[in-house]
Amino acid sequence: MQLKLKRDMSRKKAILRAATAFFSQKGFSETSMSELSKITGVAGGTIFYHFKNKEELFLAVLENVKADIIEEFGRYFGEKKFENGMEMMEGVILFYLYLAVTMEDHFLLLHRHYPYKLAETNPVCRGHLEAIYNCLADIFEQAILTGQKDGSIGDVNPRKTALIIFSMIDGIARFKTYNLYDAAALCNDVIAACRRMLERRVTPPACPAMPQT
Amino acid sequence: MQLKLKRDMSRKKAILRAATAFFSQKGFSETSMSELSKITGVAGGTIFYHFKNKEELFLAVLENVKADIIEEFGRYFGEKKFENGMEMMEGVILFYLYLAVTMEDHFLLLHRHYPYKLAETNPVCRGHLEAIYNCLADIFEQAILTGQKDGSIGDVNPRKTALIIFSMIDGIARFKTYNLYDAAALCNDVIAACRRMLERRVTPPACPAMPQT
DNA sequence: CTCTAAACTGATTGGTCACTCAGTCAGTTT
DNA sequence: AAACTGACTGAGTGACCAATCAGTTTAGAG
Repeated sequence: MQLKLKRDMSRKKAILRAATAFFSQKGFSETSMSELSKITGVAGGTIFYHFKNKEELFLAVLENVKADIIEEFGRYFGEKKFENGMEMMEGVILFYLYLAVTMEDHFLLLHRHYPYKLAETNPVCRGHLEAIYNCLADIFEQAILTGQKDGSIGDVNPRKTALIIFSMIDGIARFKTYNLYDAAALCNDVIAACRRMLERRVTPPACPAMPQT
Repeated sequence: MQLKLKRDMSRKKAILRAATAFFSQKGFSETSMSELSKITGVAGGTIFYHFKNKEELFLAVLENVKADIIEEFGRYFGEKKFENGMEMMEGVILFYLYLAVTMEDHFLLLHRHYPYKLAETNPVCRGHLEAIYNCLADIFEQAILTGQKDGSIGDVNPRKTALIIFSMIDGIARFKTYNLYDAAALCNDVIAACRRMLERRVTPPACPAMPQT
C-alpha cells in the first residue's frame, strides 16, 4: 500500500512539476497535454485521470506557485531580523529579486497573461492571484509602517507607496525575464532609489545660515 | 485608380486594425485567422494575400504599434514645453499613463509574452521592440539629464535611474490592465514618489545649529 | 469594348489538439 | 480464490486551424 501511494504521488507530482515548467516557459495554449505526457513518461490518459482537464491542471499549478511564494517569504521573515523599517524594505526588495531568479518559473507564470484572463471568469484562479498579490503588497506595506514607527521612513501613504514600490520591483524582475535589461546591474540603484523615495526629510527650518531656495 | 487603391488600403488596414485588437486582447495563438477574416468581412484567403502568414501579420501589427507610440511621444514633445527637468519627468509619466489608457491595445500587446519570445529568433521583431524600448528609456533619461543641468534633479545615474522609473511606470500600467490595482488612484503618489526619488538633496553641512545625525 | 493584372474567394488539405473510453493490471479485501 | 478497487493505458474522435490554390471578380489602361 505504501508503495502504491508513493507511486501515485510521484506520478502526479511529476506531472505537476513538468506542467509548471511548461505553462511558465511556453504558456497555456502552447503547452500540449500529449507533450506533457511524453516528457513525464506517462500515457496520455493518465494526466486526465489525475486532473479533470487542462484548466484544472493549470489551477493546480497556480495553487502550488501561491503556496511556494508565500512559504518562501514566511521562511525569510522567520530567519531574518531587521534593524529598522528601511533595512526591512531593502531586505524585501533584494529577496524579491533573488526569488525572481531562483524561482524563475513561478514568477514567469505570474508575468503571463493567461492567469489574469482566467481570473476574470474563474473565482478559484482569482483567489490564488489575490492571495499572492495581497501577501506581497502587505509585506512592502509592513516595511513602510515599521519604518514610519522607528523613524527610518518618512511620511508617505503606506499602502499606495507599497504598491508603487512593488510594481517597480516587479517591473524590474519582468524586464529581466524578457532579457530587456539586467536586473543585477540595476540592483544597487534600485535600492538607492527606494531609500531616496522613502527616507525621512529633515527640513532645516531653524537654520539661519541656510536660507531656503 | 484612386478608388482601387482606396479599396485595397481599406481592406488591408481593416485587417491590420482587427489583428491589433485580437493579438492584444486574445494573444497570438488564440487569434484565429478565420475568425479574423469573419470579423473583417473578408474571405479566408484574402488575409494571406496581403500577409504571407500569421507571423508576418503580427510583425506588421508590431510595426504599427512602434510607429504609433513613437509618433505620439514625438507629438507630445512638439507641443509641450517644460520649466525644468523635473517638470518634464512629471509630464512624461502622466503622458505615459495616459497613453496606456487611450492606446490600451498597443500597450497590452507589449505586455504579452509572444513578442519577446519571437524576438529571440526573429531579428525584425527584436528591432521593433528595441526601437520602442530605447525610445521610451531615452525619454526618461533625457528628462533626468535636463533636470541635472538645471538643478531640479539631483546626482543620480541618468540611464539606470531612467530604467528604474520606466519599469516603475510600466509596472503600474501593467497592474492596471490586469485589473489588479487602479493606476488613476496611484497617479499622484507615483509623481510624489518620483519627485522624492529624484530631487536634489540640500545637505546642510555648514550649519552649526543643525548637527548631523 | 478588350485586355491585363491585381484583388479576392472559399473549398480543401494536412496536421494538431484536448479529451474520451473501453479495457488492462497490480494490489487489497472478503 | 473470487470480487473489487484505483491507477494507468493508448487508440480513437471530433473540432479547429494555418495555409494553399485554382478559379472568379474588379478596375483601370489602351
